[in-house]
Amino acid sequence: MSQVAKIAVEAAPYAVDKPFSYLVGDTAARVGSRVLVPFGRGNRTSEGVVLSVAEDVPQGQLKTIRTVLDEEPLLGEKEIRLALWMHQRYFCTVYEAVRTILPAAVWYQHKELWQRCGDGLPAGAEDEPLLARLSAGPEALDTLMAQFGPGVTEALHRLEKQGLVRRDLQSQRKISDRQQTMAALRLSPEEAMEQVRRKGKSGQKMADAIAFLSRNGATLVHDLCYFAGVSRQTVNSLVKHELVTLWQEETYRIRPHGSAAAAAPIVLNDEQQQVYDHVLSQTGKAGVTLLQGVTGSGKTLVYIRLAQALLARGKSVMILVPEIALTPQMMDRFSAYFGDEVALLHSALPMTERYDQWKRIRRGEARIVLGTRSAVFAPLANIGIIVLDEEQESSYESENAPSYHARDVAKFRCAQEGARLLLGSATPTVETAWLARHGEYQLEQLTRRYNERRLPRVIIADMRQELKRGNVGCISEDLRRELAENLSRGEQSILFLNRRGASREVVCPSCGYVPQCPRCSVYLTYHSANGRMMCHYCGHSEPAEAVCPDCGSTMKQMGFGTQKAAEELGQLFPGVAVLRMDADTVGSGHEAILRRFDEEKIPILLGTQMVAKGLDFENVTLVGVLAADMGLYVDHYRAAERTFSLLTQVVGRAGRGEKAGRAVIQTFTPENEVILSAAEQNYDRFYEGECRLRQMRHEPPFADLFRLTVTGMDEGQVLRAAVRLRDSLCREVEKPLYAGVQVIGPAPYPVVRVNLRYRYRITVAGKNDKTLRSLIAAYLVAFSQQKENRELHLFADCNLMD
DNA sequence: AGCACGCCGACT
DNA sequence: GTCGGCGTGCTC
Repeated sequence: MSQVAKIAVEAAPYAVDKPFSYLVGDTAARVGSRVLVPFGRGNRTSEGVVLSVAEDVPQGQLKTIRTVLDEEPLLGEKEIRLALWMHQRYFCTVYEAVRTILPAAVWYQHKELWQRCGDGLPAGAEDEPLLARLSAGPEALDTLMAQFGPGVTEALHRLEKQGLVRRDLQSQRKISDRQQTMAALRLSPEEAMEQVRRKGKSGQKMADAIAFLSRNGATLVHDLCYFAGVSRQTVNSLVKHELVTLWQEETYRIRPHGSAAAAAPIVLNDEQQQVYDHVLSQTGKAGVTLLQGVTGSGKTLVYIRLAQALLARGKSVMILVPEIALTPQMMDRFSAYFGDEVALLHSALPMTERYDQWKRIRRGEARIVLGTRSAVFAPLANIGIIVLDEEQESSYESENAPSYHARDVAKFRCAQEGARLLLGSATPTVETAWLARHGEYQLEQLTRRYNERRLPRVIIADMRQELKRGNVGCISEDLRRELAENLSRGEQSILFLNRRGASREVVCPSCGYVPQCPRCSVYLTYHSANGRMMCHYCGHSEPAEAVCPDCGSTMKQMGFGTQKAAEELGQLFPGVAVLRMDADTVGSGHEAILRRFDEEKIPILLGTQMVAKGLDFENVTLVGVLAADMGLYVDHYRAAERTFSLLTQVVGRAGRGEKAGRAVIQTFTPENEVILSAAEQNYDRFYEGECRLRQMRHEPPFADLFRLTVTGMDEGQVLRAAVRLRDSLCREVEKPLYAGVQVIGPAPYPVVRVNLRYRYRITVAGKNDKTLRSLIAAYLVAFSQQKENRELHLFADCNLMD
């Protein structure tokens, strides 16, 4: 009998991944600690995380854990179960899931160090310079690579065999805990003062420091010097005279955030009060509530009241928002109501601050977490409620693998904790709305807008008629008229251009040449910020050429960007200021642009996606959507949902103040149900129509869509492998076990080549349950084991937002 | 994936 | 006879 640990090993790829057994030996390995273990035939060192430890009779020859990286386990049983769930839900290795759960600050970087050992001579003279270099001291592999070239690995292994060099693994954390020096009196203030007084005049500074310490107790040395007006030397001599003692203490690197304004007590209206009562009575039992509330109905007030109530019951609270930069009001409000109890977590924070917030949460010093997607992994104990605001936002889904969705993770955590998940939205996803209407989720509604404001009057502009009339620009007659009216009244307008699909390509007007990305199957787009042509997929960039490299003609911009729209506005309304807000102009931060718009009362704000969210200006009475169709006729099952949500939000921007608002929606398909429902701000109408279509097309919520992606450098090879995979899957789902499952494809991605790799996808439509997930997982493993797929890669995901 | 083992062709 | 090419198979 000996201690055997099951370990998720980093070096094990997906096809091999499973808990590996290791002897604990004389290490202090504990469940949830990261360790270093020998792995593979070469016994190279790999990181791993201990999933369980048991007293057992070892089966076969087990290797022994080499080192324990975390003396205190980083993961508890709950986090381990979450990682195992993510492993099967997102088709990633257990270790990848663990890495996703942990903040980047605690990830280790492993460096291979080489050093000289023994005093023999190398067999070949060509290794002498390398050996001489190592005699000077241990060196990192990458440094040696840079100096001696890529052949150095081979040479090192040669020398290792001769017993002349030795390799070591150095593990380093990205961020360490900050320690700061503290100071306190060793004697009573009176005794200390008495001793200093004997020094006469020269003891004045020391007396100041003692007075400060006796008033404030233990203090950071930094603060002592600053506030008592003494130098570090003074403190040092106090230490020398044994009057003051110094020690290191851990401190946090957290900047103050939010406004310090005192918070007024919250008064809920009847409707809000009713929702609050309902949700509060639901907390305590696990499950999901959808709070569907029109824009401006005060969802945030309900969240704050719920948080207050749950904190009072000794529970902790998690609030998730799509993008913190767009909801500074939310941040201000929460810190106003909860002060230091709130830990703010989002990706724009410096890594040190994120790490320190994480530690505060772990230690129970912060019981409310307000953050974006990754905050869903915050080590918060005893959760009473998780609120996910704007549930439909695609930013809740991670764009890199494993592409987890914060809503799913939150749901899992709530089930684990017996907590409530509250999904808030004006335009929920169809899946969520369906579950709420079929009794799986509780449904709560807020229907009244703040101050009972009227919805804006919506005008749908038919762009086909504009074309017939010879208007090829992007401003319709309707919009021009409404803009003119606003200008004459001195009211402001916001114009929204959905950039999805809109490009700023550059073309040669005489020979038709368009610069293309050398690594991807897309055209490059022009970025005025750096004057370069850039690829959004791989990041490639090259200088923008003024003349065509083929025929020497002057290159011309095409497409339908904000720049073009701004030019057209300039012609229609000469001398009227237009403020542009898009990826090019936002360099100074959108808050600065929005402040200018508000303070300088610039008549027209023209922007992309970012103007749609959370803007609330009294004087804005007109909103124009320049190309409502863009993004609507895209090959994705969420296209309609995204368009509806976006249009609803944009239209809701008009008339937030006392004055009535208007909205102009420009479209080439004015009869489209999605456009009409959004114009009416009628979610139910959109939902009914969309549900019918989804049911017909076997899309969520009626079926889940698994996507299997094959990638590789050779397009023919990728396609052939995808066809083989499809055929095999088709045969497999014939089995009664998989009744109702459909296999579709292969189809190329809309952008077929990215970063030199071709991408083809196969869709498997069916219910996302254990049976189907196991099937997909088995195919992923089998694919990588077939030698004809050697240079190919296959991965899977389910119901992706984008 | 990453690494060792093993089985063939070009050299001392 | 030996070194090193890459195809094959395993990872507690």
